[in-house]
Amino acid sequence: MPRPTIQDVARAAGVSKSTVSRVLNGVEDYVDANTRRQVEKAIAELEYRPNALARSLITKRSLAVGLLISDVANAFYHPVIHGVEQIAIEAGYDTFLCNTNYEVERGLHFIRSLMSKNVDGVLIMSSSVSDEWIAELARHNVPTVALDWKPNISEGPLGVIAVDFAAGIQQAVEHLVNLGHCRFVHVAGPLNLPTSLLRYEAFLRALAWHDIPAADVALLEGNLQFEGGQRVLTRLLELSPRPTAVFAANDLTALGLISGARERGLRIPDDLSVVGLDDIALADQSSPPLTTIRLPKLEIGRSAMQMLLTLMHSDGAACPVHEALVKSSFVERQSTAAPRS
Amino acid sequence: MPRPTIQDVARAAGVSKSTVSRVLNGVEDYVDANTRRQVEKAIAELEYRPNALARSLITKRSLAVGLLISDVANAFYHPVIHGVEQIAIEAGYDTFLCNTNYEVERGLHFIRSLMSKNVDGVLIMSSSVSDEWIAELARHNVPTVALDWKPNISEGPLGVIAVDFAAGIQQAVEHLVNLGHCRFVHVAGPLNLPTSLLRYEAFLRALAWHDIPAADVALLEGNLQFEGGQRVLTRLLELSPRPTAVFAANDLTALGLISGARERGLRIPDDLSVVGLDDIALADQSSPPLTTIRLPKLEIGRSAMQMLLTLMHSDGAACPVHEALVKSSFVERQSTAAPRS
DNA sequence: GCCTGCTCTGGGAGCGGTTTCAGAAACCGC
DNA sequence: GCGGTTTCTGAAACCGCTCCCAGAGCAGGC
Repeated sequence: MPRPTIQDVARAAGVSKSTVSRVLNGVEDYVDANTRRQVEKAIAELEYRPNALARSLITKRSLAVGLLISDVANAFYHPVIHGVEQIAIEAGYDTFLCNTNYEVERGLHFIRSLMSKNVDGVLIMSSSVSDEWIAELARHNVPTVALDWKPNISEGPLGVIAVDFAAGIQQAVEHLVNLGHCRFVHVAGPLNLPTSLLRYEAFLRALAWHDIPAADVALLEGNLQFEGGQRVLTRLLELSPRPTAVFAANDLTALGLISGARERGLRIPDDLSVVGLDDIALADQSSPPLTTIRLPKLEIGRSAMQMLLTLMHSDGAACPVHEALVKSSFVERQSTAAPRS
Repeated sequence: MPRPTIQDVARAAGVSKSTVSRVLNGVEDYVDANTRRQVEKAIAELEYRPNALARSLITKRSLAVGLLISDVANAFYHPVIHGVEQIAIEAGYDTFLCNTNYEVERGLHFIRSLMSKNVDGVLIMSSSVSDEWIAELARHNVPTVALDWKPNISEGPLGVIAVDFAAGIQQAVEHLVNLGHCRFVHVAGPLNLPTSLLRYEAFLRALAWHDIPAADVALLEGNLQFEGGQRVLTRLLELSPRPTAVFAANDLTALGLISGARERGLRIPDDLSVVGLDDIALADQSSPPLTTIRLPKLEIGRSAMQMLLTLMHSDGAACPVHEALVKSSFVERQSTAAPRS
């Protein structure tokens, strides 16, 4: 048998559906205590649960938000997801998690799908973002919060969680320089992503501060994934002169590099010092435990969702782009050491 | 401005909304080639996208399914999720991923939420399932596929992906016995879960086959998570006589055991042989690489979604519970060795 | 006794789509 | 030229809910 509707409840309680709706939404609205009890009884007996679709069709709010990430398998996202869910559940929102699989096209597909489902807001945590996504959302006035993305758009209910990589990178560089390293390589994320360049530049700036010229810093392109790190190690070994320290755009890449190094018989950190970025849960379980730059992942998720809530509730009021800044910090473990020579 | 509706498109194209609806659904329905072109033009110009809510309110299908898992951070689920998504996207379905966080209550919350959103089906991959969930779904006739769960319910559109643990466990036991082990311990999942007992019993059976009595097999309870493995190691060390080989209910537990062992200065595999179950991606990156029993995770995801599609399409036809069996297999790595004595 | 105001309830329009039904127009064979 | 198909289109009902509006009943003030 099909689910009971509000009409069925009304019939069972001997009232009109308007009245049922009133007790359902339980606002400060006149409804007699007796009637209320009757309706509640009918609801319980029929195990009635309102149809969220019909409801949000008319109210224009779905109590749901979309969360776009690159890939669930990327451990960086796990605390982020938890953070988002903590705040979301607390506020009565559901989250739709979407794996873009690092593909811009697929992300767009999800954004359209989410919009057609009338989500109240969207969180974009995927590393490969496209301006087109944001534009599509802004055009239709969907509150949006993006992680680590400088939007070209200034209109629309848009928030940004900016990451201050500089502080952590600065400390990491200091650590490496103190150990005696002078030939560096950075394994970046896809170079078409603004964030990839930002991290690279922050690295260069920190090195320049220690009088190490950009010419002594090689740049290789990875894909932010484990196997990308494994693959790129081959190219790293072909560099001449051979770098003694590598800074990877994220921990997954760093762990891939370590794995690739082990396969080729290299010893970490003796033959090569490796620094990651993110501080995923695996980082201190790997061998050797990974020296890395920590991002406050849970906080990123929490404050992103918090910001989205603000955006969604202050609706209409054309506000400037919201922005929050989160800090990075350095974590020393055992994947870095003084160079051998 | 708000999203355009079908009415706007109709106006722009100079037709009625019935006609727009017809070209939208593009079925074998009479609509003049010229009118069709005009409507399509209007759709493109307005960037019209149908409201999925309104649509599914009347059609009773949402082209969406729910996917319940215990925790995104559990790597076992990553290939499963990928598998589900592969098939789902192909068939035009969206998936709503829900983290039950190993909590039965939270799972029920999600199931209700999914049902109120009119999902067409639900996949239950969460390890902590409750019969109440399945009952709730069955009562409302929602097609459901569960992983590794013997349902008490025989009515309703229900499918089950059963895992044949026996084969893999058998091989693992053979491996351990051949190495010379004779004192075993099993670290199970929560003992209120049927699947925990099934794995334990399969382990006992395999050992009995080699004339090892159940009395020589200790049982400890974990929680299927990493830190559960770490914690339980303390209790493992208190066992007397000290076991030489441990079989964990899943890889996460096994890795937690290894981590706990390292902290206490134990050497794996010399002081203790460890066998996991799942073969998650981490398993061959850990140190030492984990000997484990592989589950075909991608296939589990794919065939679960495939089965769900079948269930959803053969709607109404009261069929018996569908069932598919997937096999497990043994993977030897370096966390097992002959006992020292 | 009448008006005002407050409390409570039901009717009904409408959210944005789909689908049934009926009717208009064109075509066809005789 | 006329009945009968076939092709095309629009009107209207409906999905399950919310919410506006009007009205009923009752208390209180004059």
